Amino acid sequence: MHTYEQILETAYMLFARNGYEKTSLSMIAKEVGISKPAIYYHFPSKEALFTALLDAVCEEIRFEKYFNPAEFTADNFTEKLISCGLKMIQDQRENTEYSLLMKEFMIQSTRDHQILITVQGVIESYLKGFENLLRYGVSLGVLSEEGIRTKAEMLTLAIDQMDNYMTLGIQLDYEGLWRHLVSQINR
Amino acid sequence: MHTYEQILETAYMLFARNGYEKTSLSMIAKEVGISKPAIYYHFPSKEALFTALLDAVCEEIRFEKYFNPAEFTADNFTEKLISCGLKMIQDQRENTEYSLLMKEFMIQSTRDHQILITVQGVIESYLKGFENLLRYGVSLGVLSEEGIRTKAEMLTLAIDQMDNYMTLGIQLDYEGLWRHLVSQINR
DNA sequence: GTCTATACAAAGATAGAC
DNA sequence: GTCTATCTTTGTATAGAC
Repeated sequence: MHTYEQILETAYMLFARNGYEKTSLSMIAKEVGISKPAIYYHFPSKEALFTALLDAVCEEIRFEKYFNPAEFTADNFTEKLISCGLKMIQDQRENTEYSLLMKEFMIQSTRDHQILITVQGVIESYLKGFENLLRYGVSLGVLSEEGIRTKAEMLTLAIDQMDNYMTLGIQLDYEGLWRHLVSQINR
Repeated sequence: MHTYEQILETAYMLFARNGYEKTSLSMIAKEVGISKPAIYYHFPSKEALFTALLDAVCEEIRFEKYFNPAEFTADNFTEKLISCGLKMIQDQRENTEYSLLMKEFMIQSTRDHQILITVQGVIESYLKGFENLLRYGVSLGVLSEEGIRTKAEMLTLAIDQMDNYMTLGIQLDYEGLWRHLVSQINR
């Protein structure tokens, strides 16, 4: 593996565990096994390293990676919506570092406009993604046309906050919550 | 106003705007109009100042401040639940600094165990608060007994995440979402 | 392409004067 | 109760050698 990728992966881990501010370039360099100034050969600044990481993560969690419309049919619609959500919840539970890093991006977005735009984009893509998926469900005849947008907002809101709560160590019946939520969509 | 309170209020503002790490004691001292070491007379450390702030904020946002069970009757139950939630959403929209500071606590909670316990406590109190309130609704005969806990989890999740999204500048029909959610509770 | 040496700024904190 | 002076550490970043 090249140094560039090693830096990215190490930064991913350390930013997630310690946060952006509390992770220094020295720490990253030490972990990778290079000198601190060597990082500046690959990235112009700490901030640039951080945003490079943001872009990589955003690519990882695109809506279609979890909810692929092609897999949804009239017969399996509700069950598919439930199982895809459960898969996502499961992934988030196992991959704590991703969740922590995403939180870090959220925090930094209140101070950095470029990061804000990117983070907003991720959420908007989920809102649009759910909305399109539900409309597809309507066209399949398995959902009523009423309040599609509201339902999409609800699903986005919920799956996002469940991740936050899991990271915080709040013990909830997340699977049950998601099941309940989806079943309310198409009553 | 005493210096102690002035430090707290200034720290409140600066921690909210710049975040914990990016707010230095020098900045706080300058804003208050005292010297940096003078802060150490009132607070043993930066961290202690931060947790003192956390305790103050937690007191501010207790569940009962927004959802006072004494105000709920059989006649007004659903409407009261909606209006109390709307009031809370409105407060959060107007008081951005509180929301930002709360986010800061969330982030720090992943690194500081004492903060984690406190933050978890706030969320647990909302979970318990909604649960008790809904059970009260059952005893009044306006709600069915089914899935009370799940419904309480849903309300907590939603009102919390709506705050996050508002801070992020995501444009949603928050009032409509809350109305929809509450109306689904007691069908 | 990567490292050594170093610059420069700023942080949190302490001792002791007033 | 507040300040001056200072310590110690650590951060990001640059210049230039190899």
